[in-house]
Amino acid sequence: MTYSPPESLKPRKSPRQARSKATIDAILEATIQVLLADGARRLNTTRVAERAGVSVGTLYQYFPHKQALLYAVVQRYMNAVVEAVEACAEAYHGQPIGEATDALATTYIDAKAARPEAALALYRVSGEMDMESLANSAFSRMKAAAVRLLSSSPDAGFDNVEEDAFTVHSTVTGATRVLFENEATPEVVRDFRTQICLMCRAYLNSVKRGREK
Amino acid sequence: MTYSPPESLKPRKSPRQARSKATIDAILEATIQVLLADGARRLNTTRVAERAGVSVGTLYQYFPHKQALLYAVVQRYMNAVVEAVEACAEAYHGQPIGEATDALATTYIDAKAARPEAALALYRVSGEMDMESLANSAFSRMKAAAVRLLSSSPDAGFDNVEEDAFTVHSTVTGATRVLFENEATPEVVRDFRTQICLMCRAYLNSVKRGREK
Amino acid sequence: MTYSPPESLKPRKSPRQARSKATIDAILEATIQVLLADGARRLNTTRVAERAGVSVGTLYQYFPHKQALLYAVVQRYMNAVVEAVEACAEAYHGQPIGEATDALATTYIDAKAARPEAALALYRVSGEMDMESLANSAFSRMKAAAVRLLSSSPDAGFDNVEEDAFTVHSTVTGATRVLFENEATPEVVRDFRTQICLMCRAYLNSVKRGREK
Amino acid sequence: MTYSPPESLKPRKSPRQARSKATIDAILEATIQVLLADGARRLNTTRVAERAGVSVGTLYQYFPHKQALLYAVVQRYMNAVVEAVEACAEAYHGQPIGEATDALATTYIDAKAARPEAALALYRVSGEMDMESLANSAFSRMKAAAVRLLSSSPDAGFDNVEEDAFTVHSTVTGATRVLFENEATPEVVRDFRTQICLMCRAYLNSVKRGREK
DNA sequence: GATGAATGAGGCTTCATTCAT
DNA sequence: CATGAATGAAGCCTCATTCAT
Repeated sequence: MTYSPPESLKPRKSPRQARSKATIDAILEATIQVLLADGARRLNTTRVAERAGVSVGTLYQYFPHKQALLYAVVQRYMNAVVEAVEACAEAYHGQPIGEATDALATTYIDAKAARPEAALALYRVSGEMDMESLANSAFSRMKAAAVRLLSSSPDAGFDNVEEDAFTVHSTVTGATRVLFENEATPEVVRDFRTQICLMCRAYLNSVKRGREK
Repeated sequence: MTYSPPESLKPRKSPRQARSKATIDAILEATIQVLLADGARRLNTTRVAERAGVSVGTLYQYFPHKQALLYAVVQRYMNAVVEAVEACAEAYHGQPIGEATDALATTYIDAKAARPEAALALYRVSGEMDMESLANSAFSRMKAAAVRLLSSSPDAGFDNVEEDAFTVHSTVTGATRVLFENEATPEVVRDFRTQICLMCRAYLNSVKRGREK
Repeated sequence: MTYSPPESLKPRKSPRQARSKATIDAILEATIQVLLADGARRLNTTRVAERAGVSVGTLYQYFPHKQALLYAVVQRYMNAVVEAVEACAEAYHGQPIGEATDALATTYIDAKAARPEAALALYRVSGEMDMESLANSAFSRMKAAAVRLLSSSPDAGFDNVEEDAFTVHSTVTGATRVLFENEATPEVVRDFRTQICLMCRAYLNSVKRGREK
Repeated sequence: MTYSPPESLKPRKSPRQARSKATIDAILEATIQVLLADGARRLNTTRVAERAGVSVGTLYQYFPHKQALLYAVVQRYMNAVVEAVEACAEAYHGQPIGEATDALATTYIDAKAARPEAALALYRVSGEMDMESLANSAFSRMKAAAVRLLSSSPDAGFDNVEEDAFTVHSTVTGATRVLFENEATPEVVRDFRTQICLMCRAYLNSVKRGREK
């Protein structure tokens, strides 16, 4: 994500040696594990370090404080999702609106489904105030991508692309959240994907038809 | 809510006297205030008591521990929302599917919009593990209400009401969450409501049409 | 001391009950004890609390952090010394310079000698940056008192009272510090007092004579 | 300084090579810098190493632990001062008491004034217990030099040289400390020097006269 | 020798909870 | 019943020191 985090939340040092990189990965991964196993309230730096197989001191070499760690975890994850969505928007630029929307929703849901436990884990910390800026930034970028995509569609022409993109995007992300918070099985996810696509298409058609009248 | 909470989460004593009732209300309200002003991480019993204008000791007269307090806050709030939705489902039983769905979505959104800050505040604690059961219970009850309503509709007849109800309900609740987390203005909420209704109708029509083929 | 400390260094709450007052006194006293027994480097809040016979939590009820505690200890002590000196300056206002100076120096030295171990203990923390403002404030007030006293003397008339007051005051306080850091016995203190008075008188006479030429 | 430090505080290896010498100098200098910039409480080996442009590992090649580092810094500095004072005492051996005392005080003050920031920095660590032995040793040596000097003076003949030397020396060192802790400007230092000399002379004359009676 | 990543004991501080008044 | 002082376990974070590279 290009969005630059507040100074205080930045990681402490960049990994110069390969060892460091591995350590950082282990710590980030451990954070997710602990989040899943113990919940947000029981997440503490000692436990994370333990699970990562390093000492607390090491953790603090890379993250100036707990919040920065959580921030990094969420950022890394969201970044992957946002980038997938942006790439998709790019790829489907100018395509018919139906296909485009399906692709966008599918991309988003699949990006989350790639690691359903991670999705769940991260929803658990998203309540932290410091995460709000991150979530907002991610949301904005994805909505912007949606706007670009919808605008580029040949068969479109919306009265209010911004608003419709917001509605569609809220719907997709919001419903997906509910889905993963309920620990959906792969099959449920599959069906859900189909239905969300259907819903978005139906909505956009409705909007269009409304305009045509 | 009929759902019976684990023994340990029940409030300590029933408010038999008016004074108790007022104190409890003050405490619950203060919890929301603190949540909004300081975030979930800085929410502590002392601060809540202070804000409520009582001593910590008094707080502990009514709630055996912090979790019980949070539980009560969330429960009371969710209960109101769920009951509104259930009443709506009851009221629209047997009505045409379009009107019914509109009513359900509108009821839900308006219930949340009654106190948008409260909605935001409670989303902030929802990450706590202990709230999950509550959220799940509320979700189930509302979904059940939706199922009943959809099933009763004369012009319906779904292949899979359960699934469709889940999709619609996830969509409404999920998108609404996104909305309030973005601290929407009343106007935005109004437009959003219209669009969500449109979306649900479009989706259900799609589903029906799909079946008719 | 009227000097108002930076917000962050203020004690947390004022004692409303008698119990609190006793607790605070015990903590402040314990701080001096620990300082003497273990030195500044080994002074930690746990040890202080232990020695005071209270829990750490209690300590933090009254002092927001370690620095505030140290600040309070030093402040209370310095205040006593400064007030004694100011009272003395007041009492000897207009008296012959020799008596006045003797009184001032004696007052200062005796104020320190009242609790020689406390004097030593506090010199040990005075290096902390946060104490500098306190020390400066105390120094200023005492120098000002010295200036007032010297100026009021009938047989005086200095070219540069400010400067002479500074020199005399630096000398008295500085030499006294050296004295107590060397853990002087009462007899040594007595002799020292005599000699410092002699020195100040001699110096001020010198200065006067210099001017008369 | 001839005083032999406790085994554990000795630097780890003798600087046989020029490079080592340079490194050690850089580290010692960096210590002073950090002390001035961040205060004693924030002085840590990493920061010192960083400022010195070496790694922590290297720092530990030369100093077995932090205390040894601090010890070395203070020792080197004090040694310079003490040696200057001793040399002065030697040079003025047998000279008239006035000149001798002036020279001694001037030498001491100038030695400190050579690096006023260093003087300030070192006063900041002097609270550490481990420095006390060093300070005491320096004090003793300088007082001894003063005793020798005063005793050698042809026009002297004190009842109690030891005591008078102590008083004079306490005064000079103590007042000088106050001076540099107040971050005096060069001009202030100059005036101060004059006045301190005046004071010492006046005092010693007094003492003599007292005896003559 | 030099480096800097890793360690973990130890210090600081918070806050849920109790209980004497 | 209400109060709020006291408790202490538990979490956060720092930093002296070591050691593999």
